Amino acid sequence: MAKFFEEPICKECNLEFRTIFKKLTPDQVDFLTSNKTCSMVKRGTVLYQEGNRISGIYCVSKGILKIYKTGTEGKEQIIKFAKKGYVVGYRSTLISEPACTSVKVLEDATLCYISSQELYHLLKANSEFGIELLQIACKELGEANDYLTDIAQKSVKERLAEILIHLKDEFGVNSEEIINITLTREELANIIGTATESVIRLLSEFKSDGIIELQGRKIKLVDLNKLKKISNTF
Amino acid sequence: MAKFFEEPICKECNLEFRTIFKKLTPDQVDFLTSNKTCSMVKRGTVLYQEGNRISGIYCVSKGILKIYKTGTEGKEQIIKFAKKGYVVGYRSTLISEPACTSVKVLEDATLCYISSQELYHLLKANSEFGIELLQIACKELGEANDYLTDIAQKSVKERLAEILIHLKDEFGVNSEEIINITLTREELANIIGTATESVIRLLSEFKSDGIIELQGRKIKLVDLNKLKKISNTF
DNA sequence: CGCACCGTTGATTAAACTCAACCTATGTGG
DNA sequence: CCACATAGGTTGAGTTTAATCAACGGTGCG
Repeated sequence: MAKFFEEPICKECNLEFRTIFKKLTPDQVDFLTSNKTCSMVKRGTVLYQEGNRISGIYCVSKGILKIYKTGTEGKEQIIKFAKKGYVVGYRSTLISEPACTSVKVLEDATLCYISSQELYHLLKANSEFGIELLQIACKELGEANDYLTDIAQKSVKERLAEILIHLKDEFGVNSEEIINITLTREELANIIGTATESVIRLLSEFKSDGIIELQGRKIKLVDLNKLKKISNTF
Repeated sequence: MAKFFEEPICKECNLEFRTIFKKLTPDQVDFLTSNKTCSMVKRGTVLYQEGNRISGIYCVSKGILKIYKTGTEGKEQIIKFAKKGYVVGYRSTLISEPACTSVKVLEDATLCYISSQELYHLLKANSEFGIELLQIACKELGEANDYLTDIAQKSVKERLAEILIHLKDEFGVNSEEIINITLTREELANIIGTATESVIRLLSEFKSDGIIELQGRKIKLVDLNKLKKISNTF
């Protein structure tokens, strides 16, 4: 079956997003381009679920993915989001374990799949690539530790303020200062580990304090300084 | 100054603990042995603190280290412990950032220091070693995510039960079923992210329910099944 | 001895969860 | 086209969990 979209060319992704593949030689990038499998995936698609065996990594060329775990009582805990230039699935692939998270498409995405074999081929051939991936993993580990400390020690209000700032930093704002990602109230709650109702109450509190404006799921940041003060981040 | 203790030999550590260095060639292990710096560190010593620049990794040959972050209000959040065979500091060393955690010696330790230069030398020379380290980082990342979900979703009681099981699994128990690590009540609280008083109350609840026995800081696990049931882990 | 640190207990308070009801938008099948 | 179902959003009331505050006892140490 013919593919009705432009397949991303690794070399271009590499130049544009400075991906994890930036230390590969031109030959290795070509190897990647000719061995990957690309696909467009619609919002709502579940790429894989906790417990699934996956044997490769997904490189995000377009769109947004939600990476989450399912806790006791089936409550979703959002771990992070992945946008263009990010890669998911490397953890389970590298340690040959079932996935410990599920991945769902939040915004229509273009993804490239690189199989375990190809990944190992490159890792063995190019130690700089391994170091690059190692650095990504270390960065994520540091973020996970920060996040852990926040959830363990900060109030829901502090965490919500912090997450709004974080979403702004990661996805940016449009010309009207509206954060470039739309999440349900429930998803916001599942990031900071609280109840949906708590998020709703706090958002309207922020709104009446003139810190944010709300239009459905769109969140406009009006007073970033107040938000930073509330979040207690220095 | 002469050293009054037996310096660990990397080859032996490697054989005994199956360390991250197990994929090195014999020559590379010799390189390591002759380039590392060893030291004995007493309980209470702070190896490095959050924000410090470190430029090398510490390999634990003996003893226990506590790795923690300092949250707002100065409250300590324990991230993990490191025992023999474990390595700390690789995160900051590899991404050339100030340490994001502090490390304190909980039980008199023997540590080997490997500088950033030597680490990179090995990483570049042996891609298998990089993959090994990558796997360690990925494993830790998975644990951090599990932990995050627990703290976000479970009650203090569930978390305390879970942590007792985890400490047993990691450090084992002696002939009297007493967990092989002694922590203050405050440290237990700083693992699970709660107040010291809450830990004390729950421990005595577990005790009166016949689940554990307490002798000062020694914790004896009497009914592991009940504990598992409370912790809600499957 | 007096100080510091840890552990314990009780009383009170505050934060956040749960439950319930209701509203709106959107989409679906008859 | 309407009736209905579904999902998300909102608000209020009541409850629960866990934090905070305060007091006090034990232990070890300079």
